[in-house]
Amino acid sequence: MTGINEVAVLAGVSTATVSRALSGNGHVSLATQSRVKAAALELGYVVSSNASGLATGRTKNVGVVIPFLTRWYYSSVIEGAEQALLSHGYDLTLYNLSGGGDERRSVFEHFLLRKRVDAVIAISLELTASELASLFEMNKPIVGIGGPLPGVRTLSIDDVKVARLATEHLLSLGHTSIAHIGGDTSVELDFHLPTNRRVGYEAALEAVGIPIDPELFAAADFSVPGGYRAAKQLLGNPRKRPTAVFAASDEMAIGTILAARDLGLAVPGDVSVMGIDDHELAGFFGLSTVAQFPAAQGRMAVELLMEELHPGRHVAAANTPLHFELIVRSSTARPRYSASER
Amino acid sequence: MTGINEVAVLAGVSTATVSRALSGNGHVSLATQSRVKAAALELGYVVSSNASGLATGRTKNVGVVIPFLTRWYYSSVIEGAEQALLSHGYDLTLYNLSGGGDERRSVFEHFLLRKRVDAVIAISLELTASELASLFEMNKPIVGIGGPLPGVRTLSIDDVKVARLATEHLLSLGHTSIAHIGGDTSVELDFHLPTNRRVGYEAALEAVGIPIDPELFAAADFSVPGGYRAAKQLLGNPRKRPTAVFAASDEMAIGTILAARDLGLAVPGDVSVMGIDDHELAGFFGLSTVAQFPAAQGRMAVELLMEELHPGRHVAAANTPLHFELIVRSSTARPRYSASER
DNA sequence: ATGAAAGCGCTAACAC
DNA sequence: GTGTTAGCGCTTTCAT
Repeated sequence: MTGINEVAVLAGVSTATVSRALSGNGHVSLATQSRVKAAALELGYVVSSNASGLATGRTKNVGVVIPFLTRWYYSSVIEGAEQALLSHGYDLTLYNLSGGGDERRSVFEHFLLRKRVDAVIAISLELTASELASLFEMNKPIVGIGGPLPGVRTLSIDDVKVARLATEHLLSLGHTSIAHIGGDTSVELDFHLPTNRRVGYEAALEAVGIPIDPELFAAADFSVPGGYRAAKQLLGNPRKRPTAVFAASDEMAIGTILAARDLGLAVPGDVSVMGIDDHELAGFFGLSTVAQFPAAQGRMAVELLMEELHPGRHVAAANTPLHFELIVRSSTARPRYSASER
Repeated sequence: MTGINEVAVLAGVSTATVSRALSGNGHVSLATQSRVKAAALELGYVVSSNASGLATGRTKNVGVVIPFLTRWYYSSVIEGAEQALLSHGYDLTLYNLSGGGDERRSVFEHFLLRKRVDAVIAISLELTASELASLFEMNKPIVGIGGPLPGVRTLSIDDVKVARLATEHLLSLGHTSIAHIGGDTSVELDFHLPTNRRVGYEAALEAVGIPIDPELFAAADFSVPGGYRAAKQLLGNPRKRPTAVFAASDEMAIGTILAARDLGLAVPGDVSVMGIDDHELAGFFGLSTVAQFPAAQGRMAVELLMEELHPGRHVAAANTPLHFELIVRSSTARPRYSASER
């Protein structure tokens, strides 16, 4: 392994100068600078992050903690974060909590604390008090995405508003019998999210004087099959089949579309379907949805961290509220005349 | 940050003893050992991976390089690898190449080489000669998953056999007109994979004397929409509609099922559909498939690395060929009598 | 079984 | 603008 010494020798300078020339800290004449860089290149020299980290106290590495990896939303956030980190010269180390209790404990007790990371990004996590305490003990910047963590700067779309917007789209088309597929609280993610979306849905209905009907609610697990099952229940109800279904995620909405098809119901002819996310398959299924932008969220989280880590160096858009956007495709339409009596 | 010194003081021993007691290297009396551990626990001490890494030359960290993150297969492999690494006390740092050329270069030129990792796992990657050279220069264990990398120990299912098995399942049901949806080579993953699967498909047909018909092949990008489009082409052919479609991935097979439905064709009544992967949605769609087990593949890659990193310590199943398994669900059946003349 | 001390490879004062 | 040098926090000989 070629070290800083060999570069120094080859360039005919001291190691300190090599360090300065390569890191950009301190003043080095342009001439030496280029000599050093050439030498480094020639030798294929790369700093040892361990040594550098030990000396500076900074690791150029951030930890990302997620509850799942195999869901579109999470992997998209990570993709965005990873790109942004890379561009700032940082690495991303991944802590996936989906393994369950033990894994979760060991992540919090050992891994995050190893001084391996300069900061952490926590995605859609509901943390226990002691987990939060662990994090705070580290005294490192933390930013959350999606779940309001007490005491942590968190990036969140306004789930209430998003759900309300989705519901209002349906209302504006003339639907009055709108079902909602929301989360059950069993899923190990921030449990405010399903609640908030349900609140937004109900608020939209109440605003136009439509009473909330508990029979028009079904819980599912944010997956396609879960949405399918829930939608079958809702759409199979012989007494009051809704003319529209608003699912709290696109995956559940896609399940709903498939359920409708299997029941012989046309979308949007017999039933309109609305989701949230703008999942990669939303376009394919013609799903109307409220888009959120997970990759952008990941990037933004990184910008926030960079600002804390390198004060003054960045002029990132600090407190931009997270963007969302109604996207109308072909799964929503006016309710068919007298559709509910057919 | 509490350091090893404070632990030493509290336990009334030297830092050397603390190090030994905590790492398990060297001999420490049981009494001291427990005193040290208690002290460490009380102070919430965790080793600095930087300092430890600098002293030992080992980072307890492995780099995982992937071409995509938002596909089921890749995130599943990572999930498996992450769990296994965690259980060995290792961290996982993620290098996602999906960003494109520049990102890719910087990963290879700067990041992997920072001595930040003890080993690397490369998933389904087709590497350039210089990228491979970078990796070898590091002189660290590498294991590949899925793409045969010259000179690298690689874990691979036998794609030819897998595809052959899938095709034989269709043949054994009595199908003789079997289309194949394979990869186009544009996708930035190991391009042997689509080729090998196609080879297996053709071998199965030739073995029973069925000529290969280029009109029964369509290329797609391993996605659901891609499979859908390809299937529409194949199944829409007025002169020779196949009675079965074998797609090189479950996502494309799911696209095929949806395409068939949209054409009014029953699955498996009018057309049987077969995939590869056992994607999380395969069960939901009743898709017959040849399962591979990405999480297990990730775990196995880790075991291999551990063996190299800690020789003699592990008795992992070294050269187990990767497991695959035919799973018959409801998307395949005998061809309907005279289906092709309808 | 334990302690003293010499680094691991780099950075950051501090001199010049 | 550049060199000298003292650590960063741990591990690991080498003694004892």
